[in-house]
Parts: sequence; structure tokens; C-alpha cells
Amino acid sequence: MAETLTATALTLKDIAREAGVSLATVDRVLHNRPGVRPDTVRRVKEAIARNSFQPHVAAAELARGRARRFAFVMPSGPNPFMQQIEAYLGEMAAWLSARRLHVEMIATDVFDAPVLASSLEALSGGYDGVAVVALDHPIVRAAINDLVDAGTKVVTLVSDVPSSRRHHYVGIDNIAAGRTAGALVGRLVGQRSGKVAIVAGSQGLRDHAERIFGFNQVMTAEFPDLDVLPVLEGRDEDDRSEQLLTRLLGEHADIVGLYNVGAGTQGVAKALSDAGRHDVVFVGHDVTALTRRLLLQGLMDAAISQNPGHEARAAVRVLLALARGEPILSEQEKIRIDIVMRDNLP
Amino acid sequence: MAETLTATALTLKDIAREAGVSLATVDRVLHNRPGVRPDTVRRVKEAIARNSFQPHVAAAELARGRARRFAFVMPSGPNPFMQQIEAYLGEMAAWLSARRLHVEMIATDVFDAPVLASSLEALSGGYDGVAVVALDHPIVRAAINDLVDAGTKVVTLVSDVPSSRRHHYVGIDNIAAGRTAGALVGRLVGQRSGKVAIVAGSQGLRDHAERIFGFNQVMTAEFPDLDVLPVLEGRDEDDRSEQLLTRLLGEHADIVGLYNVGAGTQGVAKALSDAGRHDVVFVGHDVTALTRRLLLQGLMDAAISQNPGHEARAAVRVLLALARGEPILSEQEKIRIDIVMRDNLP
DNA sequence: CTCAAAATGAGTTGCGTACCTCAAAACACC
DNA sequence: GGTGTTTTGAGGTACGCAACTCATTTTGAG
Repeated sequence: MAETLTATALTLKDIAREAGVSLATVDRVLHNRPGVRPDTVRRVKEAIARNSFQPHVAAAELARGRARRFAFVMPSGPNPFMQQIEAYLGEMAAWLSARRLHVEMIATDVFDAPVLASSLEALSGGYDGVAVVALDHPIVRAAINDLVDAGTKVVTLVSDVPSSRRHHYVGIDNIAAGRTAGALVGRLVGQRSGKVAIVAGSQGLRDHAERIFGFNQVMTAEFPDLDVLPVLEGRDEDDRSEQLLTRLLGEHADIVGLYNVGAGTQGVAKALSDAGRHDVVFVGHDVTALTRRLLLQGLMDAAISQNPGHEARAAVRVLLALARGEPILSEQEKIRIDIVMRDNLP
Repeated sequence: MAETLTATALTLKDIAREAGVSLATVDRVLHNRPGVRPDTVRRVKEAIARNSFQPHVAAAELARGRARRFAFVMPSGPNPFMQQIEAYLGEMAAWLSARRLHVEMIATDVFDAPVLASSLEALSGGYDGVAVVALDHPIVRAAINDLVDAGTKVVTLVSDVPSSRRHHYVGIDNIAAGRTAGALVGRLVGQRSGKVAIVAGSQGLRDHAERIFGFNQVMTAEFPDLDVLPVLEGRDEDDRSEQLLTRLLGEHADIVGLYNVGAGTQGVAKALSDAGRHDVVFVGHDVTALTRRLLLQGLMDAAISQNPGHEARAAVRVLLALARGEPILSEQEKIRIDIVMRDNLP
């Protein structure tokens, strides 16, 4: 009836006795310090495994003395999504402080590869962990690898650099996000047939390109009656997005669906609204003050959300687990693709 | 450019000096131990607040020595959702063990109020925290309150007992879940008009009643063309749900939507399938092996999910935070209502 | 067998808090 | 002013581990 999920608590001393060595040797093995014969290492590790020994996190943390320092390298300029991440980190202040963790925000131009790379290089040595919203570019990749080689734990945030040796990626699967958007547009359009517009920041951005790819995948395969128009590149700017979309709406009276891949939402909404096209199914990304309002008004139909709060906390937890050498709870740290409609607005 | 989110680390000794008292007195204040003059308490608390002092979690945890014991009181019998929660707790074994936390699963008949109540009473004193899937019944409420009075931290899981003095509820807002289901059915049905069926376990279950309430709210307000039929009570059993629904489908040729509020999904799917009614928009709850298959097949259109992994972890984290006297990260522990369609299946 | 190098043992200190004891001081009351 | 009670101080021990020193043992090469 009652079943215990955890073992009884052993200490390093017990492991030392078990392995027939001294505490000092166990310590050397545990921290990969030199000067232990391979055979002895094996014996100690076996004793650890045999008893499924876990070092007491609290004791280890207390003993190491120094506080840990993490840096969050984020885009400069006003970006609501990033501001939310920052705000959520602020909410964790007490949590961080109780664990003697220091988190610093570092703003830089993450869209300029050399600038970003030098910002990263500048961090070397000073931090135990770095979370970075990274551009996928060779020079950035090299900077990340340098950090990793210097012993710093690195996680990419929101936008990944899969070719680098970063320890972890905290963000969504953008192809799946695009697919989800496609399915939503297609399903919500219903019986009608017509054209579907796409507004993106730039097809050069990895995440945007992936979303568009996923979106087209679904549209082609499942909604052949819907005709996807060429992508408008609004550069995530409101004005430009509005102009481009306004022109497109004028050219095509039969647009029934719209996928806004990135930011520039304000402009997209204005174009739709001014053209009186409230019937167009409008799917976009992220829950912000603006998209929340648009959803409630009914102008926007659904938002694909990646929960900035979760991303911020996951990044911190992953960096901490990496720094401590703990395993990562991958299920917990995986960022899910949330579909947000009016009635499940968080 | 760089901005620090945390303060520098003080210790209790610093606070003692600041307040002009001894360490012992600070300790007494911090742990609400008797024998300190109100005026002195104030001075100490002021010093703590003035420096926004946070006790070092690791040190506190180490010093207290005893491990913490938590109990999870869950339904006996084969319930896939509960099995998932249990599985996720198993995945946390290393995490729990590194923090010297002991979690025990206790199976009982949670649908029998007296049985559940006595199971709860039996826990008194033995545990630091209890998570319980609770029926909302006066005798259960009393048992929960007794636990709370005995100093045990109590969280309700999945199903709440709001009238009790439980410290926290880990689960979704079921009215909002019902509303979301309603919006999905309405939107996915599209232009068509017709009837909508509801299959529930029982309207006596709080969570089911709340979901139906939310569902009807949305249908009435936003989809007047859809006619909601009386609720079928399938008791969460496959056979019964299938029979009832099969009859209903026979009686009404114009059913265009279906909301399955609880379990019995297998039966509901069979009824739909056997009747050849693949066109009916089918929205249900929870992502299990079955609903996953149905979503991929296209027989089911969307599942409202409450992420059992998140619930399991949140319950543990909340109990731990309560036991330590730490603040709860409410954003983090809030269980979101996930809309799962084929393309964002987790 | 010798000797240096490598491996290991033994021990210490400190991290910040909890929890405890005992004595001293302050206070209230008559 | 004396009494008893309440409040406070001073100090110690323990928690489990990290990180270090230094002495001792073992090993392997010549």
C-alpha cells in the first residue's frame, strides 16, 4: 500500500568504508581530481552506484563557499518578450538570494554576430553559467564553444545554436510551433477556401524560418484548398508590417487566414482592423499585453505561446543543475508549445 | 548595461549585530520561539527586512538534520492519469534523494469520503507534508483541517477542497477548462449548426460539474446556433459511455460536436467510430496513450491537458517550500490549461 | 634493492544555520 | 528591597561536504 521512492541517506564516510578507501580518495574521485589509480576510481564509483549514493545538495552547496554567478545575455532595445523574461527573473529574486545565486542581465545586440561574440568572450572566467539568446553564426558558435571549454555552463535561450557545444537549449521546437499554427489556421478557417498570408520578421532568422517551414508543411499536406501567399518580411517592425499587409489585403480580397510569425503584431492588427477584415483567421505568437487585448477583442484568434516565465526559470534551473553536476529533469525543463485562445488566457 | 538582481550575502550574525541582540535571540524570532519581548521582536524583524536578509537555504537544510517526509494520497485502482503522476515522481528519485526528501505513495479509495478521511487521519504526525486527491465532503474537509492544525502542510491535487484550510491547490481551474473546451468545439465546428453532446462521469463530481458549467457558459454566449443536449452520465466507464452515446447518436442525426468531460474515452471513441460519425468535432481531456492515438487518427480533435508531470513536481515543490517557510513561486506552480492538438502533442 | 614518483590516508578547517543548555540580566509585583 | 518570572546572552555541538595540507604507503623504473 505504501511504497517508498527514495533510499536511506548515506554519507561520503559510508562510501569510503564501503570502498575500503579514505574520505580523501572518495573526494578525489567525486571531483575528478588527479592522483587516483584507475582501479581505485572504479572501486569507489562502484560503491557509489551500488548504494545509489547522492551527495547531499545542501551540504555541498554550503561547503563550497563561493556564490555562483550566472549571466543572461539578452537583446538590447524594447522587446516585450525579453522584458517579460527579465521581469520573471526579478520575481525569483528571493529564491535566488536564498540560494546565494547571482544573476546578471547583459544587454547586447544579439543580431550582430561579431558584437554578440565579443560580448560572450568578455564573460569568460567571470561566470559559472551563461544563458544567451543567440544568433546561429559561425563566430557566435566559436564564442560559445570557447566559453564551454573554459568550464562555463552555457544554455541557449529561445533561439538555439545546435552546431555549438552548448550544454542545453531552453526554448520551443519552432517547426512544431509552425505546424501548430498551420493546423489552427486551417481548422479555424473551416469550410471556406481562399488565400493565407504570412508575415515574418525575416526568413534569415532561424526560428522564423523554421516556423514558416512547419506552417507550410501542414498547409500543403492537410489544407490543399488554402493557397499560401509569399512571405511578407516585416522585420518585426510595426510600420513596415502594416504597410506590406495593407497592400496585400488590397490585392487579394479572398484572404481568409493570416499567420504572424514574429513581432510587429501591432502593425498587423492595425492593417486587418483598418481594412475591416475581422473575418480573417489571425494566428500569432506570444501572450503580451497587446496580444491579450487582441484575443479578448476577437481580432486575433489564437496565440502560440512559449511561456517566458517558464523559460526564465528553466534556464536558471538548468544552469544550476549543470553547475552542481546534477541530472536535468528533461520533462520539466522542456518548453511546451501552448495554444492560447480567449478562454484559456493565462 | 549589467544589472544585478540579488543582494550581497549576509548571515544571521550580521543581523544580530544590526539589531543589537545576540544570535540566540535572532534565532528565537526567526522560529517564533517564545520568550522574546514584542519590542525586541520588532527590532529584529526590522533588521531582517532592512537588509532583505534571506536565510541560506542550504545551511538551514543541513542544520535541521532530519529528512522530510511527504505522503501522496492517491486513488487506488487503475487510473492512467494517476499512474502518470506516480511515474513522474519516480523520475524525480535522484532529485528527491539529493535533498533528503522521502515521498510515499498511499493508495486509498478517494471516492469514499469516510475511507479517505480515515486514511488522512492516519497520517497525522508522521509526515511533514501531504498531497491528496480529495473529494469535497465535510468529513474529508475536517480531516484536512486536522492535519493542518497538527502542523502538516497540505496541498490538494487535481481536485480541490476549497472550504478546507489546505495550504495550496495544485490543479487547473476547471471552469476555465470547460470554457476552453466550449470555445474549441464551437470554433472547430465552424459554420455548421446542429447539436452538441456532453458525456461526463457524474455531475456530482466537483471538477466535472465545473467543466460542464464553463462549457455551457461559452456555448450559450457565443455559439447560439449550437444546441447543447442534456448531459450523459457515463460514470467514467467505457461501456456505459459507449451505450449512452450510441443511443444519442441514433436519436440525433445532426450532432456536430461532442465534449467528453472525464474518462470513458475508449467507449466514446468506439461509439463515434462505429456510427461512422468521424465528422463530429470531438474534444476531451488529458493526453494518454489512448487520446494520443485518437488525436493522431483524427477521430479526436483536441485534448484539454493538465500536464501530470507538472502537477507531480509542483506538488512536491510547493510542499517543500511550505515546509521550509519559503515563498511559493505562484506563476511557476500554477497549472496551465494546455490545448493539445495533433501537431503540438508533447 | 634503491629511490623518486605516484597514490593514499589522516586530519583540519569552515560554510550558515538549528537546536540546545545554562547563566546572567532585566523586569514585574508586592 | 526582595521575590519570582521573563527575557536575553554566551556558547557549544552538529549537520555533510569541499578543499586543503602533510605524512605515509605503495608502486614502478632503473
